[in-house]
Amino acid sequence: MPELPEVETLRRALARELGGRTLTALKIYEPRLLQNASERKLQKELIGRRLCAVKRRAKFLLFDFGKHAVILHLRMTGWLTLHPVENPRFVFEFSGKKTLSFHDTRRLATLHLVPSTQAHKLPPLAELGIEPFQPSYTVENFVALLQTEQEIKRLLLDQRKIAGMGNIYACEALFASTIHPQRPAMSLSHAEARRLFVQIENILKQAIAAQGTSVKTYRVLTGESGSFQNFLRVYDRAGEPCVRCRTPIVRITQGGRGTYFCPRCQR
DNA sequence: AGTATAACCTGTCTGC
DNA sequence: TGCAGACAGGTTATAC
Repeated sequence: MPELPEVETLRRALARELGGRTLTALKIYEPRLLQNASERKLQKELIGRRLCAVKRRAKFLLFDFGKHAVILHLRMTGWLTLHPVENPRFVFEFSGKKTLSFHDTRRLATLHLVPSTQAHKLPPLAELGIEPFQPSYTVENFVALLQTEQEIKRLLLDQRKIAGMGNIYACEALFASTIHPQRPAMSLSHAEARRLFVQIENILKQAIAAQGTSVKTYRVLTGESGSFQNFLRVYDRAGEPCVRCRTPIVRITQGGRGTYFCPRCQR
């Protein structure tokens, strides 16, 4: 479900609503969620601890409880809310009567417990690549990643290379840059690479400002929809006329994922 | 090494 | 109406 803008939107709301509060209870209802720690271990290490920060790395949310941190990935259908939900996968209770519930229809989400100071060098964060809005995201580093025959769209989805983008924003960034998604990455000129580099941050920034894209299940913490779905120009628009040239948008499959693009604008 | 496919899950939509 | 099949915002194990 969520890509970088959706996770960042949630992070900001979580930091505002729960930052500084103490965890008073914790219950796991979906054991499959847990990757490296039992419910008992989580309760032992976290209950009574203060949530000192809510951070984000790519599409991962990191709840920093000081000594330990919980790392959550929402995958396709995970969503967090301060309202009660049916069949929650976990519930965290905080001081001040704040209850955080997690729902996940497809049960694909993951949760890790890690020592806070080691988080960035342990799974699941260890292998992540450069990330938009971070100091490592420079045009030089970006261009260096393109020295491969791999299709550019597929490269954009490879979290070990560029972390945080998903299917929607990869399609939108390529459209904004007028680059064909099947181009070998190394075939991009320096000007094209620079254009894509800039448009990735541009699109993500706009999407964060719009509180993310609600296509199906994603909602902000309050339960409301994001609004960037109103600004998508190619994603999920197969057959509709391109906003620039009126040519019908085409859908193809790359690596098992749908890719949407304008066959005339994107070369 | 890099890449393609299947697998993990469940809900929804489309076409016959 | 029923049902099979495709598809969904993501990652990862396995098979070439």
